[in-house]
Amino acid sequence: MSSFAITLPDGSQKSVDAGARPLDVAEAISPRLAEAAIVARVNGVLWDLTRPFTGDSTLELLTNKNPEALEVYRHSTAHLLAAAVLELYPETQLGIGPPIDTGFYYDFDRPVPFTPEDLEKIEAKMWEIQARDLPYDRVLTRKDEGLEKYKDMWMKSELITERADEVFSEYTLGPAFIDFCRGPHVPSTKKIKAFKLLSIAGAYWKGDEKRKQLQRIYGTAFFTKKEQDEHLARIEEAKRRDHRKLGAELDLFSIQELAGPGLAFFHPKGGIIRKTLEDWMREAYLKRGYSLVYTPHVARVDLWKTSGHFGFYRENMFTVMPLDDAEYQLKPMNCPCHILVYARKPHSYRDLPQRLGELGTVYRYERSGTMHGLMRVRGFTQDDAHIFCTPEQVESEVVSCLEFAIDTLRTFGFEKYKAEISTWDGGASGKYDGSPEHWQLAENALRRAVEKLGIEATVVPDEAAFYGPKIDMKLVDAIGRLWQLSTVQFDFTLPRRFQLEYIGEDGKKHQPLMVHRALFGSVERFFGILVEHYAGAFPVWLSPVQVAVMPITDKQLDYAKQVAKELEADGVRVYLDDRNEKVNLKIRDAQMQKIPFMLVCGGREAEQGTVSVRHRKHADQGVKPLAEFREQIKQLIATRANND
RNA sequence: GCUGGCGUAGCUCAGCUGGUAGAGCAUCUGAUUUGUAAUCAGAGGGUCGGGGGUUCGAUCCCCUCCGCCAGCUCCA
Repeated sequence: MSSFAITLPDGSQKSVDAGARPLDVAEAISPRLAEAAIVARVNGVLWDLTRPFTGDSTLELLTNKNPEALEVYRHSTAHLLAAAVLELYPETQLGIGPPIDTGFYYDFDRPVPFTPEDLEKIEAKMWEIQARDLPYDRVLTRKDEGLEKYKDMWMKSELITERADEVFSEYTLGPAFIDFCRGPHVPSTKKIKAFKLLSIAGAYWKGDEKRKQLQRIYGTAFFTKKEQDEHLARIEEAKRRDHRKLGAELDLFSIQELAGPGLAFFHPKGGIIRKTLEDWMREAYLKRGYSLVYTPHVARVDLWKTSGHFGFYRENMFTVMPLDDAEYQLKPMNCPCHILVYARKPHSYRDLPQRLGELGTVYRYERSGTMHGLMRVRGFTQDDAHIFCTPEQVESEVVSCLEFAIDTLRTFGFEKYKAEISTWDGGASGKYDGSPEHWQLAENALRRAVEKLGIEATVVPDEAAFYGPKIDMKLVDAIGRLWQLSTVQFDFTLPRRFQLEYIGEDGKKHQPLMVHRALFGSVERFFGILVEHYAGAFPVWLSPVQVAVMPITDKQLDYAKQVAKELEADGVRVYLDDRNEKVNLKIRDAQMQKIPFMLVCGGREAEQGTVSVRHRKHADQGVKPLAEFREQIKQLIATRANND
């Protein structure tokens, strides 16, 4: 009988009989390892623990510490879901069931829609199957046999036709269930310890909206109940912070049915926050050598034809408005308008770079089901700027854009972020515009800029916009979610379409390079992200009401008014709660409005010229002289402190 | 746009199998003058998302439109 040499990650070797499996090696090392192992990596390939070696091999045993093992585990849970659905509803056809970031899903085709009650039944059935301790067995099938076997299952036969090799693998789960699948899987259902079905949704077959819509069941799965509970708690926390919920509770903004979906109304409290954001941004523009411009919300269709948007962006634009002289259209982007400002007169290389910035409101037609609070709207304001420069200036412009972006993130309390550089395909496909020299220049500038600033960046090939490469900044918020925010993009197309030029040192005409950049992305979306990031408890400088002054009785009303007046004189936003109510209620209301400071003014305070300070998070801070509190809050506002 | 769910007072929600609506909070009025997360009492407030249909009669059943929610697709 022949034997194979198995090399472990530490370099040690074991000799096993032919027919041995990774699980056998694990058991030989220690029963605990065998228990903890989820899947193996054999010769660099993920491999079932119960699949025999085929020769001398390297072996790595992946346990619940490994993210790839978690994917396998979730994939196996998806099979468990499919098996449960087939036991309960045998008429169901199976689509695909992959693992995802937070769990797994499985797509089903079934004439009758699943209901939430079905979900409970299915989950119970999954536990029932789990308890049977069924093995996930790998079975090999010839393609022609497979096509015959699955001929009544349209999605599986389509997949086998497209993807299967002449001999392909299937995985069983007990006597009744078998599924075309590359694997690998956990050895048995008993390995699966924690999962929960979460929701049902429609999803197109192969993500193509022209294909049939299936029913997708989403679930989550973790190695332990504890990890799963933490994940579910994070989901709850995200719901608690939802900007739509907080936006209503804190009276920040609304979407009005009479006006239409995707159109945001900022209320007085949201308005002051928005103004503070915008003022900060405009000042930053000026400090960093940008000019501020203002451009119209509508323009003749001719402009959009020249820019090309009328062609390739039309389905996202509001329909044309015929007027007496011409047809007009709402602007979906600011670029062409800034270009017109640049092109108003000839430029010398000495004038460059020209940095034209605007908080420009644009309107885009979004399909009806796609709007989401402030995150996805039909009318929004971009902090948009276009930099027109020479090739020599490109790199330093990109560097200063990124510095600006990082400053923006830090100011608003985001300490963690990542960068992503999207490049072209080298010109192979012809789908990208611009010369290879341009692409090389721009991509190098992006690479060198992140290097220079020491930013962690990943390069994603063939993901650029057709008009130029870009770099996106993604931030990590207070509960670990990733948001795409700032973007710095090259545009090789528009300068050409508008025949932009500058006169170089050589006295000849040259085409300037154009960098498009937005840091908030959209003011509305950024506002929404901030609400969720801070959970509505904005830092003092952004809080719509910074201090609530609350007299205990009418007797202290005059003193409270005096306190409010002095704070207002310092530029502090104050709410004087002169209602005929108990302090308890005033505090409760102020807490729920997340007002950073509450100043209780009773008889003692009035007499001594002090205030009793309560902080929304740290509760009672004791009594201090009003002058001291004024200094404290002035400081917090002036430094835009993120911690009160 | 698609699939599924939902739409009752400003907000959160009750309303049994069809018999023209109710609570708490909020609002207003009055009483109370109060020390760190809800003082008490009274009053006002709804063409039950819009339109159409079935019915003696519709918040409830059917159709249709609008909007919202979860996804899909798309995206700042």
